Amino acid sequence: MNPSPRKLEIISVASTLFKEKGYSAVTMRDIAKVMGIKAASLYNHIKNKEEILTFIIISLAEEFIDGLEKIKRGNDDCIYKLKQIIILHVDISSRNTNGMASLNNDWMHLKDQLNHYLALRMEYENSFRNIISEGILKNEIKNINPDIMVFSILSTLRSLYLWVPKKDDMEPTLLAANLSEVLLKGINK
Amino acid sequence: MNPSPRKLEIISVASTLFKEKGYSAVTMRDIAKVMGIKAASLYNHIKNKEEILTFIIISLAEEFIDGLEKIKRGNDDCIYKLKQIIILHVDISSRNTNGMASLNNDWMHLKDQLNHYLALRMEYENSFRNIISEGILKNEIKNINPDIMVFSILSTLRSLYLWVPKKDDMEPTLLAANLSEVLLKGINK
DNA sequence: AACATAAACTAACAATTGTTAGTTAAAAAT
DNA sequence: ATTTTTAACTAACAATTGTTAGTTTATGTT
Repeated sequence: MNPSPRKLEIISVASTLFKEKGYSAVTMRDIAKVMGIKAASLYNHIKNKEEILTFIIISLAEEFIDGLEKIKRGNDDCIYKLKQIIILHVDISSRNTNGMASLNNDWMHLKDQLNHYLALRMEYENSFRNIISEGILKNEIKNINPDIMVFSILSTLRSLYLWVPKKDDMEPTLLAANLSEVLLKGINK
Repeated sequence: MNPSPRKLEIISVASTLFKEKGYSAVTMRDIAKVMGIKAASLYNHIKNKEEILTFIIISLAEEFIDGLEKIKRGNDDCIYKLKQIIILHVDISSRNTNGMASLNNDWMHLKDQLNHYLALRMEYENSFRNIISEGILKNEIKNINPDIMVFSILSTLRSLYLWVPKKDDMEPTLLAANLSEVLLKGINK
C-alpha cells in the first residue's frame, strides 16, 4: 500500500525542516505547526518520527541504485557512463533538494533500516569504483588511485542539493554538461 | 584568556560525538559520560552547550580565513594558489576531522556567532571565486562559469573530513598532490 | 594552620520531547 | 438512513533535555 497524499505532504514538510535544522532538531510539533494541525494528528498518517526519515532516505537511496543499475547495463565506454551518473545526480538532486539533505546528513539516525541503507551505499560506491577502475584498464581514465577519484566526484555530486537551489535559474542539462567538463577534464587550461 | 586543558578535553570529546550524531542529538550527559564525570560538572569548565559548538566552528573558520589570506597575498599564478588551497584543506581537515563535521553540518545551530560565521564563509567563498575569475582572465583557467568550479572544488575539499580517516595510511602530502591532479586537470586521459 | 581554588558531586528545576488514549465532527460507503 | 472511515482534536504520560544551586573533597598557596 503506497503512501496517501496527506502522508506525502507530511513527509515533504518534514524534509524541508530536516534540511534546515537536521532531523534531531526538528520536533513533531514543528512539523505539525507547518501543516497547520496538532502534533498528535500526525499519527493518523504516520507510524512515528522515524518512519518519516526512513521513507525519505530509503526511497532516495533506491532511486540512485536503480539509476546506476541502468547505467551499468549499458554497453557504453566509461567516460560516457560517468557522464550519465552526473546527469543522474543532477536529476535526482534537483527534484529533491530537501530529501538529499537527510540522505547525506541524517542516515545515522535510522534504526530498523540502517543496515539496509549502509548496504545500498556500499553497493553504490563499489559500482562507481568499478566503472572508474574499468576506465583505467581501458586507458580511458588516468591511472590515479581510483578511491580518490570516486571520493572527489562523489563529494561534489553529493553536495548538489545545497547548490542547485541557489542556481534555480540554471538548466539542469546545462549544469550537468558543465559539471561533466569540470569533473572529467578539470579546470586547468 | 585561552581555554584550560580540561576545557579543550571537553571540546575534543564533544566534537567526536558531534561528528557521530550531530550537535542536536548529543546531550550534555553523553559528553559527561565519555569524560567520566557528571553532566553538571561540565559547567565548571564551559558556559553552556552552545559555547562548545561556537568554539569548534569559529576557531576552524578563522583558521581557514587566515590560511587563505596568506595564499592571497602571495605573488603566484592562480593554479599555484589553488594548489595551496587544496593543501590548506587537507592540512586542517586531517588535523581536525571531528571539528570539520560541525563546521559543515551544525553551523545553523550557532546563535550569537551565527552572523559572524556566515560573514566568514561568504568572505572565504568570495576570495576563492576571485582567484578562479582571475585565472580565467589570465587564461590559466577554462572559461566556464566560475561558480560551478568553486562549488565543485569546494564540495570535495569540504568532504575531506569524512574521507581522510578512512585513508589514514595515506600521506597528506600525497593526498594533496593527487587531489590537485584530479581537481585541476580532471580524470579523463 | 588557615585559606582559596578547582573540580567534582547530588539534587532538582522547568521546559520540551515523542507518543498514546480517548473524543469529535465531517465525509464516504453501505 | 445508518454505519464506517478519515482526520482532526484535547489531555496527558513518562522520559529526557540543558542548566542551576548548593555541597564536598582534594590540591595548592599564603
